[in-house]
Amino acid sequence: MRRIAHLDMDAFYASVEWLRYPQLKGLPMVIGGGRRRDDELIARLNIEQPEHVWTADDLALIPVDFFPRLKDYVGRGVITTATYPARQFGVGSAMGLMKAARLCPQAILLPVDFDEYRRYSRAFKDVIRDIAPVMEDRGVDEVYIDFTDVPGGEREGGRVLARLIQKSIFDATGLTCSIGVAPNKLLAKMASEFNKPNGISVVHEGDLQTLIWPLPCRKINGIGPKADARLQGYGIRFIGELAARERAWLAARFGKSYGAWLHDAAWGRDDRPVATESEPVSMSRETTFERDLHAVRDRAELSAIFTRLCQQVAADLRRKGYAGRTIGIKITYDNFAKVTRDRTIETHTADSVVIRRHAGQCLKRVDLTRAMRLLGVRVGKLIKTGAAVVVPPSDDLF
DNA sequence: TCTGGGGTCCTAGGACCC
DNA sequence: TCTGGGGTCCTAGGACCC
Repeated sequence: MRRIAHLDMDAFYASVEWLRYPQLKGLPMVIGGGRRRDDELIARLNIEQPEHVWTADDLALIPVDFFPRLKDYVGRGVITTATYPARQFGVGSAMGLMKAARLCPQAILLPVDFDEYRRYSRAFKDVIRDIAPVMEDRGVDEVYIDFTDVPGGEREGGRVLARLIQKSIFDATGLTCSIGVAPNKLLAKMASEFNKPNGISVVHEGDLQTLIWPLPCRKINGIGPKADARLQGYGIRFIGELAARERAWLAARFGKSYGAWLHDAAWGRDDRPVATESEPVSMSRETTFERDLHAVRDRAELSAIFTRLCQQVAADLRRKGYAGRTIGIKITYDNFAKVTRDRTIETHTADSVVIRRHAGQCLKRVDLTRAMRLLGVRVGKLIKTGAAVVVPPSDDLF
């Protein structure tokens, strides 16, 4: 029988920040918005507190009062992470920073530092792969691990190996994680939430009724807000209630494929393998403007942004060694309506000029009388072009 | 002054071919 | 002339996830 683990880093972004700024632990804190540079903080400190020479080694000594607060934020960013003391005020993930500032103006605001999070992400994944090589990357702070063929992976249902991984990650990075071990990915994912933070949960097939069925349907990875609302419309709130419905009844209402999947999920059935490798399907770049832009009135500004997006996506493709032949755009209008247009061309490309030309044709097929808040460029139907190319920042300008 | 950015997968209709 | 499958590709939109 398979033993699959799901590992979830605890409060990953905030925890990485606390490694640098331990003085912020326990305070209401929000991560979101633009880029921060530690050297800018240091430079400001040296101006405002010239009696001491501040260096990059002094990050842990920066006075708490010196950090930016939510109330000083101006812009259209959203919250990526809110710490527990901040959540007490009602702020949470995906909330606009301006709205959050009204709820908790004194919260510390740290802009996201993806480069740093990626560094720690690589570090903890390297630790895992050294111990259990069959690992599936599920984003910056999550992985699935197949324990089945790891020596000792069965001991105590996987708990022993999970403990070893937890300890090794903490020793290497100073970060904690929560792990769920179960017969498959679906159950392991739910199990990893049972005992947070720094916990381990082991779920066996026989635990379905006692541990899984009492949970709300929304806890199943793959049931989102829309499906959950529809289920609730039928009086189905808990996984046990979902399991009680006939497969055919679900298929008739949710479609043959999704209906059958809902039934399987409620019964804890999932045979997806742990995929160690995957090829990208598409690459894209998008940006939300600081203010809504109009195709005619803001033509020059929009055009420059459009060109930059095409250059960025072309650079991404070449850096990673891919080319694509479906080129498309995405627009979000000021009223939040979204449209996409794309076209497929004869030959694969990673050339910003070609991308810009075809994306430009796509733009002509949408309503440009409405003001826009977001513009995106996407390249799909990718093939590998071979070795990844080092793209200097100035490349692809023309 | 609510609502980011980067992905995957599925569905459904139409074109086109055999 | 009418009718009918099956299969693939393309396009647009939407749900969902991290």
